[in-house]
Amino acid sequence: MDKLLDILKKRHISVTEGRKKILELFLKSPGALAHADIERSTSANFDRVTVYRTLQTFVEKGIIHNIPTADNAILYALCKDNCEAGHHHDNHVHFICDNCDSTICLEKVAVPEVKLPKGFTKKQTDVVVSGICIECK
Amino acid sequence: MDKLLDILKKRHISVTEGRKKILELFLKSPGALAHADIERSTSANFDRVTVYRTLQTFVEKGIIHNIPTADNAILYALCKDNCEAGHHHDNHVHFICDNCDSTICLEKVAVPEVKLPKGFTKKQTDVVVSGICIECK
DNA sequence: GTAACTGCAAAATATTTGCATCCTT
DNA sequence: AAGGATGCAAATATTTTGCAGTTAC
Repeated sequence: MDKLLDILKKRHISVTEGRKKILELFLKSPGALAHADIERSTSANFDRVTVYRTLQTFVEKGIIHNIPTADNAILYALCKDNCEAGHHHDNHVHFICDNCDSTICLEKVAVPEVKLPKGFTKKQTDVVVSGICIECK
Repeated sequence: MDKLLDILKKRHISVTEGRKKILELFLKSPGALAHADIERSTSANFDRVTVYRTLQTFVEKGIIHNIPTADNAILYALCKDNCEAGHHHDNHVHFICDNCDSTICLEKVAVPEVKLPKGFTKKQTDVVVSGICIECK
C-alpha cells in the first residue's frame, strides 16, 4: 500500500528516485509548491533540469496540475485521487504570503461555486488568495 | 475628450510617447495582450525595458491588470473605469480553455468572497476556472 | 530647472536542448 | 537489452538594474 508507487504505476511511468522524492514532497506539503520550493528542498536536490522535466511529466500524466497566479508565479498542486490525466478536481483555497512567500493550503476554506455564462463548461476552479499569513502577522 | 490623455492624467503620471502608444494598443485591441505582442507591434517599437517599465507602471496605477494563464504566459488587460491605483475593482473570474488555450475575462462573473482563518490578511484573490469555452463547445 | 522617462549595456534569472551515461523494467 | 530518465554543459529566453542622455511639466 505504498501510495507513492501506486500513483506512479497507475500512470505507467517508471519509478525513479527523482520522481519518488518530488512526489513525496507534494504528499507531505500542506499546499501547493512552486518550482523554486522543490529546487530548494534539501531532501530532493536534483538538477534544475530534472525538476523541470519531472514536473512537466507529472502535469501531463495528471498527477499534479498548475495554478496560475496573477503575480506570475506558477504553483503546482497534487490532484485528488479521482483525477484522471487531463481531468483535475481539486478544491481547496491556496494562500500565498506576500512576505515569507510560502504557500499554504487552506483546507477549511472551500472553493466557492462559480456560475459560468451559458456555453462554458467548467472543469476545474482554482482560487489563490494572497496577503499576509498568520506567521508573518 | 482624448481618452488616452484622460486616462493618463487621472493617474497623475506624465504623458509620454511610449505610454500613449502602448495605451493606444490596449484601447484598440479586442482582448488581452502579452508582453511580446506589445514588443512586436510595429506602431510601438520601444526598447524591451521600456515596455517592461511601462506595463509595470500601468499595473501599479490601475490602468491595466494582469491575467494568469495556464501556459505561463502573462497577459495584460485594460481595467475598467472604476479601478483605482492599487485597488483593482475589476476583480472578475478568468477562464482558461483547455482546448483552444485562450484566456477569457468573465467580466460578468464576480470573484466570490473568501473567508480566511483568523490571522490571515487578504490582499488579493485570483479565481481561475478552466474547462471548455463557448467557442470550442 | 527638476523630476521623471527612455535607451543602451550588462547583469541576473529562468527555461530549453543536446548528448553521454545510468537506471528501470 | 532497450527505452527512458538523469546530469552536465551550453544555448535561449526573460527580467532586472545602473547610468547617461532626453523629455514632460
